Amino acid sequence: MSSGHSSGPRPDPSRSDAADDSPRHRYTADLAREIEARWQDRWDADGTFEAPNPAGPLAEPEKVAGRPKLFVLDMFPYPSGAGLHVGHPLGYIGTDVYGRFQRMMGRNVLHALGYDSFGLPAEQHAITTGVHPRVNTESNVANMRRQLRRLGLAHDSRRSVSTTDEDFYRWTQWIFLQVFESWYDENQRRARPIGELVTALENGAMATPDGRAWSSLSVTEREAIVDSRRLAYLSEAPVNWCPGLGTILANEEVTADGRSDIGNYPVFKKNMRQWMMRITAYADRLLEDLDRLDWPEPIKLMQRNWIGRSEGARVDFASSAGAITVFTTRPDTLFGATFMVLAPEHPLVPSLTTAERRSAVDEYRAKAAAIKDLDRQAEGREKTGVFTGSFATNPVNGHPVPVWIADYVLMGYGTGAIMAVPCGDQRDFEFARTFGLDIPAIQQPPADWFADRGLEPQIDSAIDTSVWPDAFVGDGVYVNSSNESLSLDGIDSVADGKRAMNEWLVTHGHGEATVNYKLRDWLFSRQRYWGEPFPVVYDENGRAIALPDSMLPVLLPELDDFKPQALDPDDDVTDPIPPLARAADWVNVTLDLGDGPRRYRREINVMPQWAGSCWYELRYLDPTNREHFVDPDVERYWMGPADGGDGRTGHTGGVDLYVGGVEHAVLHLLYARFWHKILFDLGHVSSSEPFHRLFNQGYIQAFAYRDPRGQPVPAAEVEERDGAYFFDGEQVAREYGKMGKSLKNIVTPDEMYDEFGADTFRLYEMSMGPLEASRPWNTRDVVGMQRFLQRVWRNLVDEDSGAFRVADTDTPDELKRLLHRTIDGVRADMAGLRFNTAIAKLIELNNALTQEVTRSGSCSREVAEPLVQMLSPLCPHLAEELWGRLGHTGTITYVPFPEADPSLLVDDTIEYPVQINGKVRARITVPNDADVEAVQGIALADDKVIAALAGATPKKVIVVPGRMVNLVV
RNA sequence: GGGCGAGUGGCGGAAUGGCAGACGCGCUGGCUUCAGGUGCCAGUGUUCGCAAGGACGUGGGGGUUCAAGUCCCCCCUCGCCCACCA
Repeated sequence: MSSGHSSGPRPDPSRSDAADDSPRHRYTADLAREIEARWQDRWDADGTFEAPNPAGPLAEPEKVAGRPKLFVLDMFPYPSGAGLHVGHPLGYIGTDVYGRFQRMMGRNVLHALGYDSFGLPAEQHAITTGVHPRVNTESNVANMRRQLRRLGLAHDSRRSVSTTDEDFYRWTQWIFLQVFESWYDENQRRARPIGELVTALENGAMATPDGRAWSSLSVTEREAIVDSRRLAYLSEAPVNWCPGLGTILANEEVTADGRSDIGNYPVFKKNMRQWMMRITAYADRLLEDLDRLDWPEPIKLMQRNWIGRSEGARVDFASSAGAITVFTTRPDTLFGATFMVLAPEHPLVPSLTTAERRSAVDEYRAKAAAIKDLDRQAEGREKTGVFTGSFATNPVNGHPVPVWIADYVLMGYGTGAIMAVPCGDQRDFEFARTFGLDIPAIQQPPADWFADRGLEPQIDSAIDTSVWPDAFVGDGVYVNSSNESLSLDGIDSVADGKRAMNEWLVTHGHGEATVNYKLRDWLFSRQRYWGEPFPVVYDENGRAIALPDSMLPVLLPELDDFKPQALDPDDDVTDPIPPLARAADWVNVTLDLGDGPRRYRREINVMPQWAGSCWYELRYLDPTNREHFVDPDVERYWMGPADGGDGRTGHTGGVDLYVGGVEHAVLHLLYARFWHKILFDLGHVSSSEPFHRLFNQGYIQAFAYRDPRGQPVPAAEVEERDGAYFFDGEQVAREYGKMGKSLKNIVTPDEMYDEFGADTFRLYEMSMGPLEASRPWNTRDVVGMQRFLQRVWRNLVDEDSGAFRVADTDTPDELKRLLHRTIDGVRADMAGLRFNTAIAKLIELNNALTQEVTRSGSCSREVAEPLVQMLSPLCPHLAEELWGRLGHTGTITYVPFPEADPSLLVDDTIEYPVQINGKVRARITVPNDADVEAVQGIALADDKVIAALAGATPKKVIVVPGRMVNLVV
């Protein structure tokens, strides 16, 4: 069937009769298809993979009892209209094999797959076709369900939720309200209900921001204080506003010259009132708890970098416009701060700018605003900037320092202002050189620092930074660093310098030690249609008011037209009008929120696509519960530590195994952890982390081919000859990367089902290499796994007659030992997600069985049964079929996994390689109970060893018991 | 620039510091066959040799060790992520 190169299932006329000739009862794709369809129907009918809950609507406590639980989870997919290619199911197959294995190990396994179905593609499809996003989304979900069902995944289909289900997003809205109705208590380091904040302010346990008595404040003032503490709050935030399209664009959708990717309209940075989530309040806990998670180290590191904790100090510089606050990680270098640089957007810039500098500053600010953030941070840019005309005062020495603005200082990090220490910071050094500013030295570089740069060593008054090629960064004795009340001179460690300076700053009221984070609060509004509406209305004063739970869900209103309202492309004044604004009857409502019917205006933004993915795993646990988003007992059962939690102090709880791509290392995994911690703080979940163990599967990539004109040609029709590649007689160039429609190298699961069957496809994906590694797809190689399954089948079933040929015959000792070694190894491999090596061991066992069947003409049940059991997680349909033929009536799903007999894992004799000076020169066979001396004796008496030694006496003999012997001559 | 990975036959890949290349693809030969295909058997790192056997071999260079693909140092290449982070 398979042609000789990467290919889809193309009929090959010259070989089309081959299949007809093959024995009637061979395990072919046709037979596989029949078996697979039959078992998939039966699993559905029997509810084979339905996992019982301890409580709530899906409760079956008697089935839960005595079975340790295991919650296995995949990152759920977006139901794309393009359907699946063979790369998509890799992780799903991996978790399926693992889950099936653990069922056979006696676990109550929960495995389900839902759909992350809100999002932009469906909305854009709706805009161009006029088809409602729901219609499109549902047909995509149906198609993906069909493709995935053919894989035979052991999912509990009752738990397959979509984020667009009204029953689901009702609870997304409910969680939003939990966030909105809470605040972060810095002292207790946890979120608390907002009511407890009000109580604390009322009874004076907590002071108001400006110290006035709570009772003296107006209602509006009190509301403002409370609203400013909420974990979900409204704030002005900059967005990419494209009037020509009428939408806000993501950074990726803006071109380098500040225009829209689609339509090439101008894009403006515009401040808009947006919902924000106070994730920064959790920065420390999100950082600390990484240590308690079983995640790959690189992912933890990426999260740590993203959170970006840095210790330093806040320092105030006095100026004509008031104090300018900077954040610095090197307060010890304050004596060297000779100028300041503010971000062009810094709010103090207008008042700092003098009349004569006004036009230059305005021009620079306008230019900076037009450049994308990404390009502002591009590598190797010349330092640019302008002087504002004002000076601030360096608090430590009273020197006036000029205040500049420059785009290398970012408003989004720190305070948007820096103190520049040109002698000790490379960027400041370059800036000072460019603009001819002073560079006084405040640390004494060591002699070899000068030597490395080809300079004569400089000390004391001879220090001359004008000849330095770059800034000095590091530990060096401080010089020129003293005033009347502080001297760092002579101190030789940065840590000591920082400590002394921080103390001085606090004592003199100029600043304090502080911690800064790169992490920003999370922008949570989107000016779109296809997302969760906020369960929020605004009163006549524009104050956001939470809707009561009884009014959930707030359903998306129907619209005829999903197009955003386009404006004059150059109109950057008019505010964006999100699609929901068009549903006037929906937006303007009369509600009774406890004080009689009043008019309100609904929030017309929607939530971002992340919202649903922040908590979907919890809904899998209890998908039909109408009272709770998840029953507390159910949550405690599934999200608790896998071993019941005894003796594992500090366990965070959470999903036992979460598998997905590394592209979600930061955003999804951080947002989901954040929401989960809020739910934990508020007592809604028992686990402090959502995903205890994380595993990143690799990507399946593929070769693509281009003709001499650079056009991709269909990869399936390319032929290889002597290391070169040809299409249609013409040589083509090969490249390696993602599968994609435009590269014409997509291979779909459907093609694999047709050509080989699902079990072969599953087996191939698992055998290609370690689950975490990326590797190239090669359709040509799939046949190897098909042949393996055919040999398994043939060992048990006569291909010509269809007769089952397993018999209760004796098993040769050698085969029996191999069987038990295989059981032992496969158990360990499967538990460690090393399916590729598990498969290799099963092939070896089957090859040995084949020899025995060829020799004796029959297949012993003693080997056949455990072989089928061990195969069943990998090839469940084939295993079910053979299990039935072996005389069993029920499904193999819950049959215990075979156990190795320890006595058969050790042989009577062991073969030792004997090395002389590290090179193998002989092999000896030794009784397995021989001690070191005995092994040594046998080795030294061996003919080949004697010959190789040629009379020499070993200086040293190393015997590694059970392993090898090394003679050192 | 910073960080994280990874470099092993023609290809995908195996290898608790202990016999490098398990298993699969491909390829070669044999048997089966009118033939192709299938199936079965044998072989397949490079190199010298008729053979027995020897030498070399895990990106390059050094080191630790009785023993290194594996541990340490330097370098090269590729991939991914972050990137003027104060």
